[in-house]
Amino acid sequence: MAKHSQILGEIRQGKPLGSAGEEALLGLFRTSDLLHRQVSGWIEPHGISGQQYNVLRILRGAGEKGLPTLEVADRLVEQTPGITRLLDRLEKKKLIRRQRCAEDRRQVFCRITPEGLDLLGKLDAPIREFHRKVLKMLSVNELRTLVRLLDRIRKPG
Amino acid sequence: MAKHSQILGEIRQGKPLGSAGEEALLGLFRTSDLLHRQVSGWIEPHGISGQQYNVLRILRGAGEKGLPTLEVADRLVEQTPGITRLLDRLEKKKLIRRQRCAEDRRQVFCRITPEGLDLLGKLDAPIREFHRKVLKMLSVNELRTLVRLLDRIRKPG
DNA sequence: CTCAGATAGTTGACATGTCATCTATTGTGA
DNA sequence: TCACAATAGATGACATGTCAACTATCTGAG
Repeated sequence: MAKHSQILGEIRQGKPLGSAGEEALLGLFRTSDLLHRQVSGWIEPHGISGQQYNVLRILRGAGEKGLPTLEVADRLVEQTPGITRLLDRLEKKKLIRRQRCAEDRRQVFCRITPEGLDLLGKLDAPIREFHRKVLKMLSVNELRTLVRLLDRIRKPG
Repeated sequence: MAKHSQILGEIRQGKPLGSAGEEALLGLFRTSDLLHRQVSGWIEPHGISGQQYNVLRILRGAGEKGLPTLEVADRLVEQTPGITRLLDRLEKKKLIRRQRCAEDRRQVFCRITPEGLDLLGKLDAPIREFHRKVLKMLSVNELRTLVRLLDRIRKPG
């Protein structure tokens, strides 16, 4: 998990932030970073990175047939090149399997293995509990407000 | 700039998200990722990455004396190892300069160069404009609400 | 049928986040 | 003063994001 802490390092420099928008942008990045690190820190001791965990969840949701590589990338909001190597590592750990598709030999289908399902199964309950705790300082109504505002940012109009 | 898109790839899998907290967490990560990409995409064509831009802003704010390496890291919310290489690249581009401190030879002070100030100067106005546009779908009151909720997440209690 | 363009992935190269480990200094208590 | 902990950074190694360029297949127009 890496990439955050974006733009505007002027905290502690005494300058008042120019606009409410800049302040919100900075707060958004800082908050996302912080939670990111917390979630990653929780998952990684179990032997997989956060992104790897996400891929396994996606493949578990996809069932028997599995999914072609780029479908996985789409659902992760990941760029193409990254996904290949991410899947490489999961395959090396035997948590997924890949197989070229017979009908369209350009595609490669990815499926989760029984080992992968085992690992996810062990993490399900504690992860839910962890997610509950991470944002427990906000009420349900506040969470809904937050979700609504974030949605509007992503889908203006 | 890398690291986002965390946890919960279950979009499009039909499962309703378990709790408001999980939905907020996912929304936060997705929104931060999206804005991150937009901001990075805007800055990078100017020859520096988003993190490099942040470092330059910090060093401009620090003035003549500059700052020791780890001070820069602190303000960036960056881990130590990353900052060394980030500064290496900025130094290679001649946008900053580093000098070992005479009083405490463990420290290395970093200062922005005139070239660095030039570059920042050219970006100041357009960046402000860009920041204004990025979040213009929310009213000032909504931005304030957002900032307040995000602050509470980072500083519970 | 055949070739140009679209698709699905992969590979190379580089920036960055992160951990563990290592070096150089400084500061301190016995 | 001397051994040892604490500090400030640097390095090595690996995961990941991202762009550009490349390979292998498919597909549709002529």
